[in-house]
Amino acid sequence: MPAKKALLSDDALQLVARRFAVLGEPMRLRLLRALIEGEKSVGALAAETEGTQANVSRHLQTLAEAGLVGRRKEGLQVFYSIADPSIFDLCELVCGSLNQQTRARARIFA
Amino acid sequence: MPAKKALLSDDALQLVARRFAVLGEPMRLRLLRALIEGEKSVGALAAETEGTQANVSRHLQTLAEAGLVGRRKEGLQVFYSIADPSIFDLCELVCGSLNQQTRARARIFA
DNA sequence: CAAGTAAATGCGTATATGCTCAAATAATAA
DNA sequence: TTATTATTTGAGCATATACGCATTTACTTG
Repeated sequence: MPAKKALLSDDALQLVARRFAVLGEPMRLRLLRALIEGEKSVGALAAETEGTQANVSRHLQTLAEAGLVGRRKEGLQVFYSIADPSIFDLCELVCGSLNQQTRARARIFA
Repeated sequence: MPAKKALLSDDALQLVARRFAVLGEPMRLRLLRALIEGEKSVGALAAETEGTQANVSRHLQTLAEAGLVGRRKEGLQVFYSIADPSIFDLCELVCGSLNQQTRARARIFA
């Protein structure tokens, strides 16, 4: 099947917006960044991101509901891990775009 | 230069989050979708998206500040247009991911 | 100049969401 | 059972922002 370029329906658009919104919080991106190294417990993530345990737990729940991370319970701990690798492609695209914008802006003063 | 896979700094991450947040509003995605066909005036966009003129104007300003759309004034009208085509790659990626999630979910009941 | 039109903006309101603290769950160990 | 530890969740607060209404600004035309 060739790449479809059909316009998004309003319903699809709503879902896409939701995903972007989930990725639109710095703390959640920090959590995803920390999870690149592999699955980690809530406590470890809280320590690494310097967030409170409660807040980190809530953000992880948001990410899990969006299907971006997976949850695995082991004893007292809960381990989260990246469930959707497309996240990184997304971030790469955005970074590339931001970089290009910055270069373009720089050229104005060159 | 080969693709760099370096982790994002906290500062970069903040910018990335901001871009995602800008794309995280359904109305703004609707505006971008409408702009695929080419540049349009605020009034035309308000009519097409069924939003008020004031609200559409504000969202367009947000998109412009993020560098996603360009602004061109002509007489009484202001025409906006897509300035960053990477938006569509982003949406495609998200759609693909959402599709895959849906399929995976469907398989559970199959 | 005044009138008319398109867009932007000030302001108030409603809602969403991020955050903290404290309490409740859940699982393990003594 | 009781105590301990990791996580989740309830409640409240603060802030951000989407929206509508009314007004202002910018531009064109008579």
